[in-house]
Amino acid sequence: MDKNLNIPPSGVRGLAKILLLDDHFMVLEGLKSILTQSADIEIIATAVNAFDAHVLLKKHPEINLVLTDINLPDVSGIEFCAKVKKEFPHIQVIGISTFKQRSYVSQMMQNGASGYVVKSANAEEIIFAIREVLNGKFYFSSEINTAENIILPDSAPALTRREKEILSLIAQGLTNNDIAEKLFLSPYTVDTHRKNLLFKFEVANTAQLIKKATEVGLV
Amino acid sequence: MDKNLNIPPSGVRGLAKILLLDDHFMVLEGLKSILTQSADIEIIATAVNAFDAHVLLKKHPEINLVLTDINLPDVSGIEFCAKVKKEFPHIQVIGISTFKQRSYVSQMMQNGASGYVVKSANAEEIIFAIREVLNGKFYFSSEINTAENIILPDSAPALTRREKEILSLIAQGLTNNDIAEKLFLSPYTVDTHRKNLLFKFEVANTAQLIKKATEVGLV
DNA sequence: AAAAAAATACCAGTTTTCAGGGATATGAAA
DNA sequence: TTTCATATCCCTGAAAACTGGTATTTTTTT
Repeated sequence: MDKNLNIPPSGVRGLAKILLLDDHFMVLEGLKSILTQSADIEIIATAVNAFDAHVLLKKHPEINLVLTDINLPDVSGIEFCAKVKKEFPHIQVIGISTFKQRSYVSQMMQNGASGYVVKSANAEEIIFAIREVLNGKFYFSSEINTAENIILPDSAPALTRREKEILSLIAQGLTNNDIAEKLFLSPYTVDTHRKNLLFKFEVANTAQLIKKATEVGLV
Repeated sequence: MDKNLNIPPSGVRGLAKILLLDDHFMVLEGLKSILTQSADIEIIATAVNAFDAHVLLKKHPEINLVLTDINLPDVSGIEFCAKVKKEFPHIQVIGISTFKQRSYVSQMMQNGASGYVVKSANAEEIIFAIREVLNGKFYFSSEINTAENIILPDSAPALTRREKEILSLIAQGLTNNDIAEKLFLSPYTVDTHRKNLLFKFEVANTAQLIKKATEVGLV
């Protein structure tokens, strides 16, 4: 890894024009101060929510890279990533997250992200990741590829929209009947979805379901 | 709140000599860049784990304030806070955390912390918090004192040893009968504890129980 | 257009949880 | 010493969840 971070290695095409998205001001500030060290990186805009970020992307068509937190309060970083890649296919996306949320990584990939960096990464690693991604490569924080993570891809099972919706309502304490009423469905239907959730999470009851779901950040 | 952050208001005693502790490099960088804006604040040292932080505190006796993340990988920020206040009573401690972990705040207080700031706080708020605390006052992020939090001091209810034990087994998916067998109790007894858990958490069913319990870190 | 995935709905029987009581023993705190 | 919190145990009836199926329609993908 290059020690002279402010001197971009040859072969890198153009400037990185970046939008930062993270709901924590401190992380935003940290990234800003890390990235402005590098001469080939320019922070065009920063946002604390997905909506603002979207507006800013339309306003600044020169942006070619988005660095986004995976866990956002409103929309998830995964959904945001999918949206960006659909609307602005030329923009590369790198996810940021804490170590624990590793289970999202594969989902990020499926939605077009090119990289993933943990929040405990240092300046060199982040800048390296940005350069790699802008050169069309992928970059993933080394923590992601440890034995633990390969052996235990305990990751979040792929849920359908309906399943996510019902899972969230279960977590809020609604019963099958409550949910059926709320979503204008038959209680039988809700129960079927619940069964599928238990199956997908490989658990036997609601207690385990909610525990696993919160562990992987799906609730 | 003072707009000229770099001009300390009169009446503030001395320089803030700070140690930062957070396992996320980005947050550390963010805090550094925020705090160095202010003339009366000096970052003496930064650490990514409690052990390093402790060594640094011994090495730098001039430190008079510690800013620490509440969620650390090894020791919790709460334990670290207690340790600091015991060994270095003159040092003030401010906790940092995400909004969700607000339930820890009272525990931080009990262990001698003087303040608490959320990670989404802006520069003014953080600097203001530091000044207040160094003047012997307390400071808590406004998010902590919102209606939601006062009405719902949803913080972790005080559980007995038995209740914690049973809660943990429920989260693992065991039924009342399973737990009864495991702990050599009557299923009736287990059920009574379960009811008390539901009551203490103010919830109606297991789903909500597990959700709330994980939110406050009790599972 | 065909195939696959997702969403919908149904049923019967069993297990588990929940609501709402009552009751006793013990150790710690007031 | 008396109260209080904790832990224990018991009961009934109702509500909800779970097991193990089947089956049709709609949407999405190939």
